[in-house]
Amino acid sequence: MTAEKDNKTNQKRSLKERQRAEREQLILESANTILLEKGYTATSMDEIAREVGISKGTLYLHFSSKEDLVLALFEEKLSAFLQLLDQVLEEEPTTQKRLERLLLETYKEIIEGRQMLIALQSIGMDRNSFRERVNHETSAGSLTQRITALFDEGKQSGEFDESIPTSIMVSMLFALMGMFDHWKQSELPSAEVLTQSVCQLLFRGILAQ
Amino acid sequence: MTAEKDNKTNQKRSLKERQRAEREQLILESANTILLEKGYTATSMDEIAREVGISKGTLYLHFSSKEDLVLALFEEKLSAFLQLLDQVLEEEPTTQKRLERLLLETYKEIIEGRQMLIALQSIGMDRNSFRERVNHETSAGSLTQRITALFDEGKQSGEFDESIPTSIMVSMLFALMGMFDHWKQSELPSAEVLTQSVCQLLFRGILAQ
Amino acid sequence: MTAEKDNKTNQKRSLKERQRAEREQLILESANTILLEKGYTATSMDEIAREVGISKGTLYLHFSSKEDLVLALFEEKLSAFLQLLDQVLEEEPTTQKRLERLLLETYKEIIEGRQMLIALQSIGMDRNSFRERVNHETSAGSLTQRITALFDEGKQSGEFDESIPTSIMVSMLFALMGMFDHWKQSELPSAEVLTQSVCQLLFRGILAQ
Amino acid sequence: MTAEKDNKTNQKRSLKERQRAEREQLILESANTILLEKGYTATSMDEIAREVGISKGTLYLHFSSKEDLVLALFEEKLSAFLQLLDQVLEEEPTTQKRLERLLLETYKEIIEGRQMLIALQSIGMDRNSFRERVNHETSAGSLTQRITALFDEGKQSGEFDESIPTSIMVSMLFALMGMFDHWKQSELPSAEVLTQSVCQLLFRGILAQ
DNA sequence: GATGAATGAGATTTCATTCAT
DNA sequence: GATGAATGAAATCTCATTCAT
Repeated sequence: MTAEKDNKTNQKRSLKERQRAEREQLILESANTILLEKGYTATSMDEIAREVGISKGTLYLHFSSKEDLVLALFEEKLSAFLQLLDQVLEEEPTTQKRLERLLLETYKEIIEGRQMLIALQSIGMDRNSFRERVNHETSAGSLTQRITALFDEGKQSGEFDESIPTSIMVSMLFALMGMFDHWKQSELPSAEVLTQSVCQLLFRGILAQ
Repeated sequence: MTAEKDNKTNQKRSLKERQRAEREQLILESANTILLEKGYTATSMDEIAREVGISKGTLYLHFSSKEDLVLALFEEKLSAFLQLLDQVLEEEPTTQKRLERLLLETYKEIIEGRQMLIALQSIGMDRNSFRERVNHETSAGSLTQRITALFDEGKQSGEFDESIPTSIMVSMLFALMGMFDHWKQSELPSAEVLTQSVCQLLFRGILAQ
Repeated sequence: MTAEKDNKTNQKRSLKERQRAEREQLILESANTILLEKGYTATSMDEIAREVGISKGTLYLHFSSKEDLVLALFEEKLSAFLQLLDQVLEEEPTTQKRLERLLLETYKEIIEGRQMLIALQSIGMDRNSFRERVNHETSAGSLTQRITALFDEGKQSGEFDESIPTSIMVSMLFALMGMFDHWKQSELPSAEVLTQSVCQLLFRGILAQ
Repeated sequence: MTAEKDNKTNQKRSLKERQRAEREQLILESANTILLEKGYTATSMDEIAREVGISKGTLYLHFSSKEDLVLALFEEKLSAFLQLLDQVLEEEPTTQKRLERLLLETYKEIIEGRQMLIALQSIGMDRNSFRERVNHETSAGSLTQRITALFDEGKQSGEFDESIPTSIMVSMLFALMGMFDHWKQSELPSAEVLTQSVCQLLFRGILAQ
């Protein structure tokens, strides 16, 4: 009987936990949308709660501060990107192809509005303390490391020019992933065109051949 | 006697005007520093005033709102960049060289901390209304036009690859100018290295030859 | 069980709503007092909050701006007056008697310090925009219409002199209702004396018979 | 020589004093206009100075505070009204005629926009301290006394009904002088019609004969 | 005397966070 | 667990008044 009860309790708990996770997901999605539209400070906890359909108090049961909430969103986006990276590494044979796929998927997400961590850099959070927390408490460092590794491999395999410092390559890649930022929604080119252009830049430069 | 007096009056006025301009400059510089460090919302008018060493009221004598102050800062940086562009066009013969110089000067300024309009894009202002004001009330549009023209000329002269849309080229350039943004101060490479790397990317891509 | 719970929930909600309404009432009363004493601009939200015993933030939970608060106060007083008008129309047979009752009740309220909408006209709000809002968003227009109708009836029934324009009659009535405004508290005559004097003026003039 | 010089000095001084008085007059007129349009608090010293065409500093050479300025304006209007009263007493034989003239002249001024002290009661100053100062430092008390005397004479001569307290008569008169306050500019009746209607009220009441 | 730049107290309003129910 | 009323710190902005020139 005790076992049975425990079982039930476990099921209940896991049910509750699942519900909890689902709601947390819902919160993050709503926050994502509003944050990208309005920026960090113009987004109020009130508005997020309203969008999700819960009370402000409940929001604080899930995230203990606004900063924490945004940090969790970052983390989620980062881990999704890391997963994408895993998949790409598995499915694409060369570093070139891998970069191309990464760019393509990234642009797609951005254009579809599911947007991405890159964009989050432009939501305008208070820089100092937050930057630190991103580095220490999220996978951001891990992402940088793996992208760095990607380029290093490219260099070792002879694909990439060794005279460009890897750290600069990484930065260039991130910068190019976030470049859409200056476009109006209506003028956005397609993800494919963007990817093609950027890859052409990356692999041949913009000079006429 | 009247002439003499007028003269004095004029001198006085121009003295006052000079002082006024100097103080305005001082305000903009302080604002620049704090804004880049903290972002738009985390920067309070109080703090700017304190930094400049004046009272809040005096701040509002020079700029009638926080937004106006930042807009003025934008404008100042924009016109400085446009001046740089003029100079570069005059002094450098080819589009390639011109881009190189633009990048070099930009990186220099950024690294020296006098920082630049590019960085201002990342201070995180409430997006909608402000973006509009930047476009209507500053030289931002003019800058975009002239950079666009630069690339178009490059294409026409046969220097640049015509298959990449000019608008994407422009965005790539701005993105690459702002890429430092993700570095810690201590890890910043020199402006020369940065420029060289970015130019290599721009003109030959990152592939090994 | 559900029904029971619903019941409880409803009770709770209605309790909260009652509390909310009570507090709103409390705010309006405090505001009324201070406004009449100091005028619109000299009355700060701080002071109203302090008087009610709540925080400034809470004030804004009930009224989204100072102007809105005062508008709500206006509306409350207006609707109370309209109610009084209904009652008077029902209870008094002639227009003369009706006017007399209206004046009497009004003076009573004023003297008792529960004061009235008439007085509110003298709290000195910024004239233009506010006057507009009063006309569009409160029952002020309705009140004027009904008083106008009262005098028109009086004319049609042969009670009142048709040579005086109704609009002027209405203004005279309002003016006479608000005339106490210039007295010190200590010198105020009784409501009955006031009413009798004003009625004598209204119905016979001040000339000796 | 000394006498001559003194003479000159005197002339100069009186010239200066005349200029000073003229400017003071100018200030009061501008203040009058703006105050009636915007109310006390919404009228800034800046705006008055701008309207007059002098600097704020100069304003303070004439009036040592905003309150003092308004008090001076009150006093000016009051003494003008007292002068009018003198003239009317001289020119009109009966109390009735005198009241009629007072009303007519008052309405004229109001409608012509030169407006009057009565209107000033509605500019919404902080009530307590200011009311006191008006009573102690201006001729307001004197005005009340003389109007009181006017009605008392009317009573003694048998013209007015003795059963209405004089103080109430005075208040009614002031109230009726200020009643236009609730009209839109466009709907204002002529001074003559207003006067006639109000006199009819005063002397016969509004009942049909 | 005249000026207007400078001040600083104070006003309205917003919002992350807490906590009693 | 969920709620949302309450808080209070902080932000932007205004303006009467002063004072060095």
